[in-house]
Amino acid sequence: MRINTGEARILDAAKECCERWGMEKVTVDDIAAAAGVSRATLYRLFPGGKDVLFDALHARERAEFFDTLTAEIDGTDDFEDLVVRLVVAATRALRDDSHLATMLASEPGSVLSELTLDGLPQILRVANDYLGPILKPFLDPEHAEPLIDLLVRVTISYFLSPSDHVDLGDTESARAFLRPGLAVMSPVDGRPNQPNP
Amino acid sequence: MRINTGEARILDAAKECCERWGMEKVTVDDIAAAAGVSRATLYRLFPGGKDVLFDALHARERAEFFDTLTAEIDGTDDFEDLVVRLVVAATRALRDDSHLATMLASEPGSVLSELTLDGLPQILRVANDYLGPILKPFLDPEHAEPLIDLLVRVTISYFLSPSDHVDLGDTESARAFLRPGLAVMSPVDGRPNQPNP
DNA sequence: GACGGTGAGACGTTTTCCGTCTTATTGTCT
DNA sequence: AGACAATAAGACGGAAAACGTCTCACCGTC
Repeated sequence: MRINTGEARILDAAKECCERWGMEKVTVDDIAAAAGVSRATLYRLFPGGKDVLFDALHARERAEFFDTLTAEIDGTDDFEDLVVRLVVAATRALRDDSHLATMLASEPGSVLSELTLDGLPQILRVANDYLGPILKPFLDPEHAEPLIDLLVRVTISYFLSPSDHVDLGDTESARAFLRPGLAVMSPVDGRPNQPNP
Repeated sequence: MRINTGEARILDAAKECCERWGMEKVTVDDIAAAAGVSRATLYRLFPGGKDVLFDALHARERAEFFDTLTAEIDGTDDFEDLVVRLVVAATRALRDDSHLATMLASEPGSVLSELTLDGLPQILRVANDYLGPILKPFLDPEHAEPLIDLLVRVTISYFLSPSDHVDLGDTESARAFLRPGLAVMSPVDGRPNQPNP
Protein backbone atom coordinates (compact mmCIF):
# COMPACT_ATOMS: atom_id res chain seq x y z
CA MET A 1 0.00 0.00 0.00
CA ARG A 2 1.23 3.44 -0.83
CA ILE A 3 1.93 6.10 1.74
CA ASN A 4 0.47 8.93 -0.27
CA THR A 5 -2.67 7.67 -1.90
CA GLY A 6 -3.19 8.80 -5.44
CA GLU A 7 -5.99 11.22 -4.64
CA ALA A 8 -3.86 13.23 -2.23
CA ARG A 9 -0.94 13.41 -4.62
CA ILE A 10 -3.19 14.72 -7.34
CA LEU A 11 -4.88 17.23 -5.09
CA ASP A 12 -1.49 18.50 -3.96
CA ALA A 13 -0.46 18.85 -7.57
CA ALA A 14 -3.65 20.70 -8.39
CA LYS A 15 -2.99 23.11 -5.55
CA GLU A 16 0.55 23.73 -6.77
CA CYS A 17 -0.62 24.31 -10.30
CA CYS A 18 -3.25 26.75 -9.09
CA GLU A 19 -0.70 28.82 -7.29
CA ARG A 20 1.53 28.84 -10.29
CA TRP A 21 -0.91 29.49 -13.09
CA GLY A 22 -4.23 30.32 -11.54
CA MET A 23 -7.30 28.14 -11.74
CA GLU A 24 -8.39 29.54 -15.07
CA LYS A 25 -5.18 28.53 -16.78
CA VAL A 26 -4.59 25.08 -15.34
CA THR A 27 -5.33 22.09 -17.54
CA VAL A 28 -5.91 18.51 -16.58
CA ASP A 29 -2.65 17.60 -18.25
CA ASP A 30 -0.80 20.14 -16.13
CA ILE A 31 -2.16 18.57 -12.98
CA ALA A 32 -1.51 15.02 -14.12
CA ALA A 33 2.05 15.90 -15.08
CA ALA A 34 2.66 17.71 -11.80
CA ALA A 35 1.33 14.73 -9.90
CA GLY A 36 3.47 12.35 -11.92
CA VAL A 37 0.38 10.49 -12.98
CA SER A 38 -1.18 9.70 -16.31
CA ARG A 39 -4.36 11.34 -17.42
CA ALA A 40 -6.11 8.00 -17.39
CA THR A 41 -5.38 7.58 -13.69
CA LEU A 42 -6.56 11.05 -12.93
CA TYR A 43 -9.86 10.48 -14.67
CA ARG A 44 -10.26 7.17 -12.91
CA LEU A 45 -9.84 8.77 -9.50
CA PHE A 46 -11.83 11.87 -10.33
CA PRO A 47 -14.46 10.90 -12.89
CA GLY A 48 -15.79 14.08 -14.36
CA GLY A 49 -12.48 15.80 -14.70
CA LYS A 50 -11.50 19.23 -13.56
CA ASP A 51 -14.77 20.19 -11.92
CA VAL A 52 -14.88 17.12 -9.73
CA LEU A 53 -11.22 17.48 -8.94
CA PHE A 54 -11.55 21.08 -7.85
CA ASP A 55 -14.63 20.27 -5.82
CA ALA A 56 -12.61 17.61 -4.05
CA LEU A 57 -9.77 20.05 -3.52
CA HIS A 58 -12.08 22.64 -2.02
CA ALA A 59 -13.70 20.02 0.15
CA ARG A 60 -10.32 18.91 1.43
CA GLU A 61 -9.25 22.45 2.20
CA ARG A 62 -12.47 23.14 4.04
CA ALA A 63 -11.98 20.01 6.10
CA GLU A 64 -8.36 20.85 6.82
CA PHE A 65 -9.33 24.33 7.85
CA PHE A 66 -11.89 23.15 10.36
CA ASP A 67 -9.64 20.37 11.54
CA THR A 68 -6.95 22.77 12.65
CA LEU A 69 -9.57 25.22 13.86
CA THR A 70 -11.24 22.72 16.17
CA ALA A 71 -7.86 21.51 17.36
CA GLU A 72 -6.92 25.04 18.36
CA ILE A 73 -9.97 25.66 20.50
CA ASP A 74 -9.84 22.31 22.21
CA GLY A 75 -10.47 22.36 25.93
CA THR A 76 -12.42 25.59 26.15
CA ASP A 77 -15.34 25.15 28.51
CA ASP A 78 -16.85 28.62 28.66
CA PHE A 79 -19.38 29.49 26.00
CA GLU A 80 -18.26 33.03 25.30
CA ASP A 81 -14.61 32.02 25.34
CA LEU A 82 -15.36 29.27 22.91
CA VAL A 83 -17.09 31.49 20.40
CA VAL A 84 -14.49 34.21 20.70
CA ARG A 85 -11.63 31.80 20.25
CA LEU A 86 -13.32 30.21 17.28
CA VAL A 87 -13.75 33.50 15.52
CA VAL A 88 -10.27 34.72 16.37
CA ALA A 89 -8.59 31.48 15.36
CA ALA A 90 -10.56 31.33 12.12
CA THR A 91 -9.69 34.90 11.26
CA ARG A 92 -6.02 34.34 11.95
CA ALA A 93 -6.00 31.11 10.00
CA LEU A 94 -7.55 32.88 7.03
CA ARG A 95 -4.99 35.66 7.24
CA ASP A 96 -2.09 33.24 7.55
CA ASP A 97 -3.16 31.07 4.64
CA SER A 98 -0.58 31.87 2.01
CA HIS A 99 -2.29 29.78 -0.60
CA LEU A 100 -5.49 31.70 -0.06
CA ALA A 101 -3.61 34.97 -0.23
CA THR A 102 -1.93 34.02 -3.48
CA MET A 103 -5.18 32.99 -5.06
CA LEU A 104 -6.99 36.05 -3.77
CA ALA A 105 -4.35 38.29 -5.29
CA SER A 106 -4.12 36.59 -8.65
CA GLU A 107 -7.73 35.73 -9.29
CA PRO A 108 -10.11 37.34 -6.84
CA GLY A 109 -13.14 36.21 -8.80
CA SER A 110 -12.98 32.51 -8.16
CA VAL A 111 -11.89 32.89 -4.54
CA LEU A 112 -14.65 35.33 -3.75
CA SER A 113 -17.15 33.05 -5.38
CA GLU A 114 -15.86 30.19 -3.27
CA LEU A 115 -16.17 32.25 -0.08
CA THR A 116 -19.41 34.08 -0.72
CA LEU A 117 -21.48 32.57 -3.50
CA ASP A 118 -21.21 29.02 -4.72
CA GLY A 119 -18.92 27.86 -1.96
CA LEU A 120 -20.62 29.39 1.05
CA PRO A 121 -23.35 26.77 1.43
CA GLN A 122 -20.76 24.03 1.59
CA ILE A 123 -18.64 26.00 4.02
CA LEU A 124 -21.71 26.36 6.20
CA ARG A 125 -22.42 22.66 5.99
CA VAL A 126 -18.89 21.71 6.97
CA ALA A 127 -18.89 24.35 9.68
CA ASN A 128 -22.02 22.81 11.12
CA ASP A 129 -20.57 19.33 10.95
CA TYR A 130 -17.50 20.40 12.86
CA LEU A 131 -18.79 23.09 15.19
CA GLY A 132 -22.22 21.67 15.91
CA PRO A 133 -20.85 18.94 18.18
CA ILE A 134 -18.58 21.44 19.87
CA LEU A 135 -21.46 23.76 20.65
CA LYS A 136 -23.69 20.86 21.66
CA PRO A 137 -23.01 21.28 25.40
CA PHE A 138 -24.14 24.90 25.23
CA LEU A 139 -26.81 25.05 22.57
CA ASP A 140 -29.31 22.69 21.07
CA PRO A 141 -28.92 22.25 17.32
CA GLU A 142 -31.82 24.48 16.37
CA HIS A 143 -30.04 27.39 18.03
CA ALA A 144 -26.52 26.31 17.11
CA GLU A 145 -27.11 26.27 13.39
CA PRO A 146 -28.14 29.89 12.97
CA LEU A 147 -25.31 30.96 15.27
CA ILE A 148 -22.71 29.06 13.25
CA ASP A 149 -24.25 30.42 10.10
CA LEU A 150 -23.92 33.97 11.34
CA LEU A 151 -20.42 33.52 12.74
CA VAL A 152 -19.15 32.10 9.47
CA ARG A 153 -20.63 34.93 7.46
CA VAL A 154 -19.35 37.60 9.82
CA THR A 155 -15.89 36.10 10.00
CA ILE A 156 -15.61 35.87 6.24
CA SER A 157 -16.89 39.35 5.69
CA TYR A 158 -14.52 40.94 8.18
CA PHE A 159 -11.68 38.90 6.75
CA LEU A 160 -12.34 39.96 3.19
CA SER A 161 -12.89 43.56 4.09
CA PRO A 162 -11.52 44.54 7.50
CA SER A 163 -13.36 47.14 9.49
CA ASP A 164 -11.93 50.11 11.34
CA HIS A 165 -14.18 49.30 14.29
CA VAL A 166 -13.18 45.78 15.14
CA ASP A 167 -10.33 43.36 14.53
CA LEU A 168 -11.60 39.81 14.70
CA GLY A 169 -8.02 38.58 14.78
CA ASP A 170 -7.61 40.25 18.16
CA THR A 171 -9.10 38.41 21.11
CA GLU A 172 -10.22 41.40 23.16
CA SER A 173 -11.56 43.29 20.19
CA ALA A 174 -13.45 40.23 19.04
CA ARG A 175 -14.80 39.61 22.53
CA ALA A 176 -16.12 43.14 22.84
CA PHE A 177 -17.65 42.81 19.41
CA LEU A 178 -19.30 39.46 20.03
CA ARG A 179 -20.41 39.81 23.65
CA PRO A 180 -23.62 41.79 23.07
CA GLY A 181 -24.88 39.33 20.52
CA LEU A 182 -24.01 36.34 22.66
CA ALA A 183 -25.64 37.94 25.67
CA VAL A 184 -28.91 38.46 23.85
CA MET A 185 -28.85 34.94 22.58
CA SER A 186 -27.77 33.13 25.70
CA PRO A 187 -31.05 33.43 27.65
CA VAL A 188 -32.97 32.06 24.72
CA ASP A 189 -31.30 28.71 24.55
CA GLY A 190 -32.26 27.67 28.06
CA ARG A 191 -28.89 26.20 28.93
CA PRO A 192 -26.29 27.41 31.38
CA ASN A 193 -23.14 29.18 30.36
CA GLN A 194 -21.16 26.23 31.61
CA PRO A 195 -21.57 23.02 29.71
CA ASN A 196 -24.06 20.44 30.81
CA PRO A 197 -22.49 17.42 32.45
CA MET B 1 -0.24 62.98 -28.85
CA ARG B 2 -0.46 60.39 -26.14
CA ILE B 3 1.84 60.34 -23.15
CA ASN B 4 2.21 56.60 -23.10
CA THR B 5 2.54 55.42 -26.63
CA GLY B 6 0.66 52.27 -27.45
CA GLU B 7 3.72 50.07 -27.66
CA ALA B 8 4.81 50.81 -24.11
CA ARG B 9 1.31 50.24 -22.72
CA ILE B 10 1.15 46.89 -24.40
CA LEU B 11 4.62 45.86 -23.30
CA ASP B 12 3.77 46.81 -19.73
CA ALA B 13 0.63 44.72 -19.98
CA ALA B 14 2.58 41.79 -21.37
CA LYS B 15 4.99 42.03 -18.48
CA GLU B 16 2.16 42.03 -15.97
CA CYS B 17 0.50 39.07 -17.62
CA CYS B 18 3.76 37.16 -17.57
CA GLU B 19 4.15 37.64 -13.88
CA ARG B 20 0.61 36.54 -13.29
CA TRP B 21 0.29 33.56 -15.57
CA GLY B 22 3.74 32.77 -16.90
CA MET B 23 4.76 33.18 -20.50
CA GLU B 24 3.46 29.80 -21.55
CA LYS B 25 -0.07 30.55 -20.44
CA VAL B 26 -0.47 34.11 -21.64
CA THR B 27 -2.57 34.68 -24.73
CA VAL B 28 -2.65 37.63 -27.06
CA ASP B 29 -6.16 38.37 -25.86
CA ASP B 30 -4.96 38.48 -22.27
CA ILE B 31 -2.35 41.05 -23.16
CA ALA B 32 -4.70 43.12 -25.27
CA ALA B 33 -7.29 43.13 -22.50
CA ALA B 34 -4.72 44.02 -19.87
CA ALA B 35 -3.48 46.87 -22.05
CA GLY B 36 -7.01 48.09 -22.64
CA VAL B 37 -6.49 47.72 -26.35
CA SER B 38 -8.20 45.76 -29.07
CA ARG B 39 -6.52 42.80 -30.67
CA ALA B 40 -6.48 44.62 -33.98
CA THR B 41 -4.39 47.41 -32.50
CA LEU B 42 -2.00 44.96 -30.92
CA TYR B 43 -1.43 43.17 -34.20
CA ARG B 44 -0.99 46.48 -35.95
CA LEU B 45 1.75 47.56 -33.55
CA PHE B 46 3.36 44.15 -33.32
CA PRO B 47 2.82 42.40 -36.63
CA GLY B 48 3.60 38.78 -36.08
CA GLY B 49 1.86 38.48 -32.76
CA LYS B 50 3.17 37.04 -29.58
CA ASP B 51 6.68 36.22 -30.78
CA VAL B 52 7.37 39.72 -32.03
CA LEU B 53 5.80 41.18 -28.95
CA PHE B 54 7.94 39.17 -26.58
CA ASP B 55 11.03 39.92 -28.59
CA ALA B 56 10.24 43.59 -28.22
CA LEU B 57 9.66 43.13 -24.52
CA HIS B 58 12.97 41.39 -24.06
CA ALA B 59 14.71 44.05 -26.12
CA ARG B 60 13.20 46.77 -23.97
CA GLU B 61 14.24 45.06 -20.77
CA ARG B 62 17.76 44.57 -22.01
CA ALA B 63 17.94 48.24 -22.93
CA GLU B 64 16.51 49.33 -19.59
CA PHE B 65 18.96 47.12 -17.80
CA PHE B 66 21.97 48.62 -19.51
CA ASP B 67 20.54 52.11 -19.24
CA THR B 68 20.47 51.97 -15.47
CA LEU B 69 23.74 50.07 -15.43
CA THR B 70 25.64 52.69 -17.39
CA ALA B 71 24.03 55.44 -15.35
CA GLU B 72 25.29 53.84 -12.17
CA ILE B 73 28.91 53.67 -13.25
CA ASP B 74 28.99 57.17 -14.65
CA GLY B 75 32.09 59.17 -13.86
CA THR B 76 34.47 56.32 -13.17
CA ASP B 77 37.83 57.09 -14.73
CA ASP B 78 39.97 54.17 -13.61
CA PHE B 79 39.87 51.08 -15.74
CA GLU B 80 39.81 48.49 -12.99
CA ASP B 81 37.28 50.48 -11.01
CA LEU B 82 35.12 50.71 -14.04
CA VAL B 83 35.07 46.99 -14.73
CA VAL B 84 34.55 46.12 -11.09
CA ARG B 85 31.70 48.54 -10.70
CA LEU B 86 30.09 47.30 -13.87
CA VAL B 87 30.13 43.71 -12.72
CA VAL B 88 29.00 44.53 -9.20
CA ALA B 89 26.21 46.82 -10.36
CA ALA B 90 25.05 44.29 -12.92
CA THR B 91 25.03 41.49 -10.36
CA ARG B 92 23.09 43.56 -7.87
CA ALA B 93 20.63 44.70 -10.52
CA LEU B 94 20.01 41.11 -11.49
CA ARG B 95 19.48 40.10 -7.89
CA ASP B 96 17.16 43.01 -7.20
CA ASP B 97 15.02 42.45 -10.27
CA SER B 98 11.80 41.15 -8.80
CA HIS B 99 10.28 40.48 -12.18
CA LEU B 100 13.24 38.34 -13.10
CA ALA B 101 13.01 36.52 -9.79
CA THR B 102 9.34 35.80 -10.27
CA MET B 103 9.86 34.48 -13.75
CA LEU B 104 12.85 32.45 -12.72
CA ALA B 105 10.87 30.81 -9.96
CA SER B 106 7.75 30.07 -11.95
CA GLU B 107 9.25 29.07 -15.28
CA PRO B 108 12.99 28.58 -15.15
CA GLY B 109 13.08 27.17 -18.65
CA SER B 110 12.25 30.27 -20.62
CA VAL B 111 14.31 32.56 -18.41
CA LEU B 112 17.37 30.37 -18.59
CA SER B 113 16.99 30.16 -22.33
CA GLU B 114 16.82 33.91 -22.47
CA LEU B 115 19.96 34.29 -20.38
CA THR B 116 22.08 31.49 -21.75
CA LEU B 117 20.86 30.18 -25.10
CA ASP B 118 18.69 32.08 -27.51
CA GLY B 119 18.90 35.37 -25.66
CA LEU B 120 22.59 35.52 -24.96
CA PRO B 121 23.71 36.70 -28.40
CA GLN B 122 21.38 39.64 -28.18
CA ILE B 123 22.44 40.42 -24.66
CA LEU B 124 26.01 40.44 -25.90
CA ARG B 125 25.12 42.72 -28.76
CA VAL B 126 23.36 45.20 -26.50
CA ALA B 127 26.16 44.96 -23.98
CA ASN B 128 28.64 45.87 -26.69
CA ASP B 129 26.50 48.76 -27.86
CA TYR B 130 26.33 50.21 -24.37
CA LEU B 131 29.66 49.25 -22.87
CA GLY B 132 31.86 49.55 -25.95
CA PRO B 133 31.77 53.34 -25.92
CA ILE B 134 32.39 53.36 -22.19
CA LEU B 135 35.47 51.19 -22.55
CA LYS B 136 36.64 53.14 -25.59
CA PRO B 137 39.04 55.35 -23.60
CA PHE B 138 40.79 52.26 -22.23
CA LEU B 139 40.55 49.63 -24.92
CA ASP B 140 40.24 49.55 -28.65
CA PRO B 141 37.16 47.70 -29.88
CA GLU B 142 38.96 44.52 -30.86
CA HIS B 143 40.00 44.07 -27.24
CA ALA B 144 36.82 45.49 -25.73
CA GLU B 145 34.49 43.04 -27.40
CA PRO B 146 35.99 39.85 -26.03
CA LEU B 147 36.24 41.43 -22.60
CA ILE B 148 32.60 42.45 -22.59
CA ASP B 149 31.69 39.05 -23.89
CA LEU B 150 33.51 37.35 -21.05
CA LEU B 151 32.24 39.73 -18.37
CA VAL B 152 28.66 39.19 -19.44
CA ARG B 153 29.01 35.42 -19.40
CA VAL B 154 30.78 35.38 -16.05
CA THR B 155 28.30 37.75 -14.45
CA ILE B 156 25.34 35.73 -15.65
CA SER B 157 26.86 32.46 -14.57
CA TYR B 158 27.68 33.65 -11.07
CA PHE B 159 24.25 35.21 -10.79
CA LEU B 160 22.45 32.05 -11.78
CA SER B 161 24.60 29.84 -9.64
CA PRO B 162 26.53 31.69 -6.93
CA SER B 163 29.93 30.41 -5.97
CA ASP B 164 31.34 29.90 -2.50
CA HIS B 165 34.58 31.51 -3.61
CA VAL B 166 33.46 34.88 -4.81
CA ASP B 167 30.49 37.22 -4.50
CA LEU B 168 30.24 39.43 -7.55
CA GLY B 169 27.72 41.58 -5.73
CA ASP B 170 30.44 42.60 -3.28
CA THR B 171 32.89 45.20 -4.52
CA GLU B 172 36.00 43.93 -2.79
CA SER B 173 35.31 40.31 -3.56
CA ALA B 174 34.66 41.16 -7.18
CA ARG B 175 37.80 43.26 -7.37
CA ALA B 176 39.98 40.47 -6.01
CA PHE B 177 38.34 38.09 -8.43
CA LEU B 178 38.72 40.29 -11.50
CA ARG B 179 42.12 41.89 -10.89
CA PRO B 180 44.32 39.00 -12.12
CA GLY B 181 42.45 38.79 -15.39
CA LEU B 182 42.49 42.53 -15.91
CA ALA B 183 46.19 42.69 -15.08
CA VAL B 184 47.04 40.08 -17.68
CA MET B 185 44.97 41.85 -20.24
CA SER B 186 45.96 45.40 -19.56
CA PRO B 187 49.48 45.30 -21.09
CA VAL B 188 48.08 43.85 -24.27
CA ASP B 189 45.88 46.73 -25.21
CA GLY B 190 48.65 49.27 -25.33
CA ARG B 191 46.72 52.00 -23.61
CA PRO B 192 47.30 53.51 -20.20
CA ASN B 193 45.19 52.69 -17.19
CA GLN B 194 43.94 56.23 -17.17
CA PRO B 195 41.77 57.25 -20.09
CA ASN B 196 43.27 58.99 -23.06
CA PRO B 197 42.49 62.71 -23.23
C1' DG C 1 -15.79 66.58 -45.13
C1' DA C 2 -11.40 63.83 -45.58
C1' DC C 3 -8.38 61.09 -42.90
C1' DG C 4 -5.69 58.28 -39.63
C1' DG C 5 -6.15 55.61 -35.67
C1' DT C 6 -8.95 52.69 -32.94
C1' DG C 7 -12.52 49.30 -30.96
C1' DA C 8 -15.55 45.70 -31.78
C1' DG C 9 -16.05 41.69 -33.57
C1' DA C 10 -16.78 38.18 -37.57
C1' DC C 11 -14.13 34.67 -40.12
C1' DG C 12 -11.56 30.52 -41.15
C1' DT C 13 -7.58 28.10 -39.56
C1' DT C 14 -4.60 26.08 -36.31
C1' DT C 15 -3.68 24.61 -31.81
C1' DT C 16 -4.88 23.04 -27.44
C1' DC C 17 -7.73 20.65 -24.33
C1' DC C 18 -11.04 17.34 -23.11
C1' DG C 19 -12.76 12.83 -22.00
C1' DT C 20 -12.71 8.08 -23.53
C1' DC C 21 -10.54 4.11 -24.98
C1' DT C 22 -6.92 0.59 -26.02
C1' DT C 23 -2.54 -1.56 -25.26
C1' DA C 24 1.60 -2.79 -22.89
C1' DT C 25 3.99 -2.88 -18.59
C1' DT C 26 4.71 -3.42 -13.82
C1' DG C 27 4.16 -5.19 -9.38
C1' DT C 28 1.37 -8.21 -6.35
C1' DC C 29 -1.03 -12.07 -4.83
C1' DT C 30 -2.01 -17.07 -5.02
C1' DA D 1 4.56 -19.61 -12.79
C1' DG D 2 0.30 -17.54 -13.84
C1' DA D 3 -3.74 -14.60 -12.85
C1' DC D 4 -4.86 -10.15 -11.68
C1' DA D 5 -5.25 -5.15 -10.63
C1' DA D 6 -3.33 -0.79 -11.31
C1' DT D 7 -1.02 2.15 -14.09
C1' DA D 8 1.62 4.74 -17.98
C1' DA D 9 1.56 5.91 -22.55
C1' DG D 10 -0.67 7.49 -26.03
C1' DA D 11 -4.26 7.35 -29.99
C1' DC D 12 -8.65 9.29 -31.10
C1' DG D 13 -12.57 12.44 -32.27
C1' DG D 14 -15.01 16.22 -30.82
C1' DA D 15 -15.15 20.72 -28.39
C1' DA D 16 -13.14 24.79 -27.13
C1' DA D 17 -9.71 28.27 -27.32
C1' DA D 18 -6.35 30.94 -29.55
C1' DC D 19 -4.52 32.73 -33.63
C1' DG D 20 -4.03 36.03 -37.38
C1' DT D 21 -6.60 38.59 -40.78
C1' DC D 22 -10.20 41.26 -42.19
C1' DT D 23 -14.11 44.55 -42.33
C1' DC D 24 -16.72 48.23 -40.62
C1' DA D 25 -18.26 51.83 -37.70
C1' DC D 26 -16.74 55.37 -34.74
C1' DC D 27 -14.26 59.40 -33.17
C1' DG D 28 -11.04 63.14 -32.99
C1' DT D 29 -8.05 66.10 -35.85
C1' DC D 30 -6.95 68.69 -39.66
